[in-house]
Amino acid sequence: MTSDTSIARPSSRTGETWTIAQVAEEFDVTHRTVRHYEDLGLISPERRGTQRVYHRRDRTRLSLILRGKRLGFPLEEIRTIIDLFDAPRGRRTQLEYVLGQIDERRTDLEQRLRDVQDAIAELGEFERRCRDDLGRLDHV
Amino acid sequence: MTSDTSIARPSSRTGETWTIAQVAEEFDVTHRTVRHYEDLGLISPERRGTQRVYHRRDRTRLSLILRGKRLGFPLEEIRTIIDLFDAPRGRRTQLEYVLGQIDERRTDLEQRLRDVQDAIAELGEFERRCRDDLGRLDHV
DNA sequence: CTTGACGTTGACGTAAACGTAAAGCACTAT
DNA sequence: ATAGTGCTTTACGTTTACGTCAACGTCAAG
Repeated sequence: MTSDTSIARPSSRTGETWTIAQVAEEFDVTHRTVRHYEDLGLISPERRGTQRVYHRRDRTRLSLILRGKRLGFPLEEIRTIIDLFDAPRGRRTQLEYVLGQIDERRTDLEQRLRDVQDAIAELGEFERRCRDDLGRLDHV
Repeated sequence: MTSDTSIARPSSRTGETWTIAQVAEEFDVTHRTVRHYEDLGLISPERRGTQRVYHRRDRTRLSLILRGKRLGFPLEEIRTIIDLFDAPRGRRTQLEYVLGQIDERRTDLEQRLRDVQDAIAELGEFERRCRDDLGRLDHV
């Protein structure tokens, strides 16, 4: 909208970094939301001076956060989950802990899977009844 | 725990009604939660004098509410959804409205279905990598 | 008739997830 | 030099979904 020619925009200079405005728009959230996630430790963008610089890693995390939200997880729990992906995994104890966590999460997700499937099924059944009613209204 | 013999408990006298304590325990929520749902118009138990009397209908609604919550829907939205099931459906306009709503909900739910499936898949992939790491630690 | 056990209505408190100014820096375009 | 655009922090406000007393009603048992 403003001049967009010939100037070195702070944007794709590096080709792989983004400003807060760019990620906010891309993921359809506000700056405030993005910063809030940072406050809670869900993302930690680089700082160039005072400004935040977002990398691919941050965007990956953001999409994980938003999916987690769509699934109804609280942000704190989302943090522990996506932190899992970046966990050390060096020692055996660590790996076994991580595998345990994975199992917990899967159990949870499978419950949600059933919930969604049930809800969709009920909706389908309900739609059928409505269409029946509609059909009866037609050929009176 | 207290005396449980020979007295007409307020419970299954009618065989099909429940007290707030009973439904609360059955669904593993507090009285406060149940009353909160009533305040928001999600359930509307019968009143016998000042006391609330819950019927099968209320329990059905409660389970729908709790599933909706597990799926991350806000209570207000849950209300409009489950109210849909009890909507009049008499006139054609009503039926078409309801069918439209059903479609909106289904779209939403199908998004969530994809989200859950993706999340489970990613978790599986991640577990595989962890097991690989663990295997490498084994036969050193 | 008093004591529980259970139920009721306020009403204030709280945690989560942001919204919404307010006020100030940094750059650069005119 | 100044205005504009974008980013920053600080901080109080708001909504949702209940938690947590407080204070009182009721009914059967001892």
